[in-house]
Amino acid sequence: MDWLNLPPLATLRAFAAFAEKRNVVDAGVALNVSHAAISQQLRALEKHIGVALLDRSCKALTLTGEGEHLARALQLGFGAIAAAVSDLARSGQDRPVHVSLTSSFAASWLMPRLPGFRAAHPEVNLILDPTYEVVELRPGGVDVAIRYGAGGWPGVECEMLLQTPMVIVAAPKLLGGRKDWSPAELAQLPWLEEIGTTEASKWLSERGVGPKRGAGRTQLPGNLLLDGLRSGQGVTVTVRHFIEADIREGRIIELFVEPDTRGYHIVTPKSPLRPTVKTFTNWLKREVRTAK
Amino acid sequence: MDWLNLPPLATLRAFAAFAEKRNVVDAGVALNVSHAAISQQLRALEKHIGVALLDRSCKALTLTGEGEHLARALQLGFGAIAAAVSDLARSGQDRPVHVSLTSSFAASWLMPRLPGFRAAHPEVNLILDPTYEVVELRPGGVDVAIRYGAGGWPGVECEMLLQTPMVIVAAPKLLGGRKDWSPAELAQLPWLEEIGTTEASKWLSERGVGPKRGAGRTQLPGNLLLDGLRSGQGVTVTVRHFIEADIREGRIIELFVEPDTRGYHIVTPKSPLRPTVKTFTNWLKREVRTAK
DNA sequence: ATCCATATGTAATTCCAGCTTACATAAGAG
DNA sequence: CTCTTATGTAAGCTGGAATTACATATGGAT
Repeated sequence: MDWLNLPPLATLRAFAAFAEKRNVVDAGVALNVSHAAISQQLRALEKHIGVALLDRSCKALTLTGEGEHLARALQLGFGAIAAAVSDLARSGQDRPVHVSLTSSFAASWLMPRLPGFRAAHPEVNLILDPTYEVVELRPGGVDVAIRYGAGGWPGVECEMLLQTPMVIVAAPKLLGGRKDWSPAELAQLPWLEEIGTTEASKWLSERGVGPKRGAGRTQLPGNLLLDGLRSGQGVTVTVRHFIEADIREGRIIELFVEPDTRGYHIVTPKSPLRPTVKTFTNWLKREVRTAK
Repeated sequence: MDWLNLPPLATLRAFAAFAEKRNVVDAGVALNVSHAAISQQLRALEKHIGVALLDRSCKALTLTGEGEHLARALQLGFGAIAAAVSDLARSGQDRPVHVSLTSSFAASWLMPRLPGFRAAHPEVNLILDPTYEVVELRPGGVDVAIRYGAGGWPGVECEMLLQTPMVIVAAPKLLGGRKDWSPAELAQLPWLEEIGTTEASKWLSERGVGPKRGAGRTQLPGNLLLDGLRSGQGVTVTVRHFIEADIREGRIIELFVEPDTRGYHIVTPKSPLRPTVKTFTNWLKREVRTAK
């Protein structure tokens, strides 16, 4: 398209507004400018095109035939543009916020709090996508990921939501009353691992304990993992925050704690967030601050 | 239409250009701005709408689904506008130049020169409208008038084309060899007057000669007036320029000359002229300078 | 793995298109 | 004839748009 020969868009806008209102003062109000600005832009447009669009022979300005022709085209053109912009702004509101998160986080932290979000923001729909693998944040796809780790990942924005260490834990009945197990000893017990994660394997491996020598490992979704843990079905690695009450009350025994600064992060793309995504992430931050 | 919530038109234009070219440098070339200007406008547009229109996850910018949606609407919208503007500019070229002029001017001055205009500007059509009364210059109607007088008429632009005095003349045979006639004596002879004008009546009246006391007055079109003058059918008032050769060669006798500064003027409206109207008026001015 | 070309992004600064302000002009109603 | 209303004009101001200069990152070539 030949952009360079198009008149300045401001002149076309002024003319379109005048054509709608048929009065330079009203056209100015519509565009939030003075009537003088409209008058000048109308003159500039006629000069640019080299055609008289307006008839000034009476007190009130009227459109010539050519002016009516252009006015119709501008109404169609700007109308199509305005409709598309409005659709986009609205559809941005309507599309659910797509959240990728581990199911243990979902089950332990988010689900108990979700009624509060529903009550505060009934207009925001969510998709809670229990994914474990690295997901790519793309417009139209995943909007935000909640991930455990050190943060600072490249190509995305990371904001610490909940700092909490990893702990190695088991039910008392699985441990038979003992609390001072070595990693090698622990490796002889059955282990539970959240599907899609490698925390348990990694922990053992880092302590020189090879794979496949023990009472077996079971991988299962995060919400079932905690049930299995509480019922004594195996040793596991999990986020201390989720089981602090169990530990405090002796239902779960904390065997080891990982001394680091990792935590759950809100991970978003670098591009601007849709307003509803912001609503959700702001709620997350407030929730983590007000809840104990 | 809700103009105030529309994003700045410059941002929409930048986005439309990028959507066409798929490259910020090429989009800048298309709009004659730097790639940085495009980049900034794209950011501004996304921020305004609150929707990601562009995918920046790879080296090359690409459009998201929403971006494609908006791009189509902008192509339709700006395309319709550009087509209408182009049509107007072109149709302004195509419509004939409507010229209002007296038939004596047409016959004596313009028609002999018209082949030169035709040759130089075959693409410009003319309407030579033999009108005498004051015409209103309106878009779509009369584009330019050629009128004899002092100029300086209100509400229009006036430019002197040909300064020439009015003269009172007659054929030798009508005068019977005498050259020193008084106005009262001349009033007894037959008079010719160009239809729609009052020059002859006015001249006589200004010299105290009342109407209706003579050998009669005939009103006729300008081209026939000069034929009648040459054939001795009456005394008349006319523009000296048209009959200078006749006077020089004794075929017409100049009885009186009006000592004033009047002449033929190019009269145009104050609003901008279509290019073809300018072509015609510029030709008129050149023609009057080069011809003797 | 390194280097280089290419594409895009950013921020400080400049500049001029678009606007405001203040007044002028003219048409039309009463 | 006076007054209201509608539009026009010009001088001056300003902030949106653009430039400039450099930065960053991706991907291709070696």
